[in-house]
Amino acid sequence: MRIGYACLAVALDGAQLKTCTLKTATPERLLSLAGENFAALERMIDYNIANHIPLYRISSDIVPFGSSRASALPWDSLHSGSLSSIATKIKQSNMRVSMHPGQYTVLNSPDASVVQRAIDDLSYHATFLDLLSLDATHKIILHVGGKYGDSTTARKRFESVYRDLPASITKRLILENDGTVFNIAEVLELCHTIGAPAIYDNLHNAINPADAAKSDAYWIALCRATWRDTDGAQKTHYSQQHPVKTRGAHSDSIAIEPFLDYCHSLPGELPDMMLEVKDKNRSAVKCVLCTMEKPNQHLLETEWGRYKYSVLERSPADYQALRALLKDKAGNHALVFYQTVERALAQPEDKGRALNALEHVWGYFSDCATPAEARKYQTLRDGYLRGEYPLEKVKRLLYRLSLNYKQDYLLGSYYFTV
DNA sequence: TGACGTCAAGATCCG
DNA sequence: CGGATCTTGACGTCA
Repeated sequence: MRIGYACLAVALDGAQLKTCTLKTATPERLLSLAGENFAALERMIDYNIANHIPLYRISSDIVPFGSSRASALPWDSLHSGSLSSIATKIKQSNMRVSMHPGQYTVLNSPDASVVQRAIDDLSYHATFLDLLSLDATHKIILHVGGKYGDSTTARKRFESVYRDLPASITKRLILENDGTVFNIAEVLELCHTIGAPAIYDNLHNAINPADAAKSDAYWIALCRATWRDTDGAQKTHYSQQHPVKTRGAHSDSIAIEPFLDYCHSLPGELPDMMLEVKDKNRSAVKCVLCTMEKPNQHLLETEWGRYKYSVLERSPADYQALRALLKDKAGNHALVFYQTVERALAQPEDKGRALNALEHVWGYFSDCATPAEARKYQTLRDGYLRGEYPLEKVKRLLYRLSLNYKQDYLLGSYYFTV
């Protein structure tokens, strides 16, 4: 099993993807944005390698307007060095990547111009993966599309468009059940007809079930039969429902125990799992460390560095417990570590504890900050304690200082992210 | 016509 | 002027 995350990495400086609006999309601007985004992509690939994350989805926005305005621009030749460096790193680390056009790429639309734009979009995605000279195990995930009041006709239209797609697209294309229209049984039927692999999404199936009596394991087993040797290991999407947002909305973070329960509910070899979650790489590292066969003390200690001020802010007792836990270098403490972290972060905000964490982090700047910065910090801090400002406001200042004074340790911390 | 989802750009407001 | 906060954009479907 490989575990991965989609598109963006949180708490990773220099990994921000950039774009522009159509109004300002000159060829020069698009070419330069593509180059900046390739550098950000390479940062994320490096991060994935260092953090043992073997699965990753490349954002469709990697080339802004890549399937329309930028399609004829030489972004590939202009940045070929960057692309080949990325390609080498993906292949040498045995990373599996994918791309996933969103809900607006619709192959089975009754509108021919919509279909043509969808084909152009898929061509762009296939071209990007081809430029990295990645084989057909690196997939493009797509939803089936709309039903337009007639499921059979809509499915037939998909089959007809699919038959005329070039092999450069079909060798990568896999179909996912969605949360409102095509459920997993319908996707499976279509996949068997056209000969494409089906990718199972557990949350989509929960809100748009084909048969509520059937388990995740049941559907994953049926999907497995659609994967050929050339497709590589079976892939799935995994996410958890956000506790208060609308049905189908992804949770902020993956809760470790339900995730492990899910893994244990699946018999045999586990499929690859793309996590769809707001905190991205942060949950991916957690799930990777908790499913590793050999414990990785070094990575766990790196994680402690990223979590420590957030834990201190909510629960000094858990902070001490985690320090003690990591002193024991033998055994696998990953699960207890994350259970404790999750419990600590679930504690309500407390001004005294939050102040303690703020002062710890301010300690990185107390020597180098200008008098004006020190005054600003004190004003915000005291304002927070009097209830005039939210905690976020004080932390934003500390984050800006981390950037200005290049405090890499703090920039990698989750203290400033949601 | 607006909701849906997503994230950064772009616009505007504030001290 | 910089920083914070709001609105817009880009896409297609469907009520």
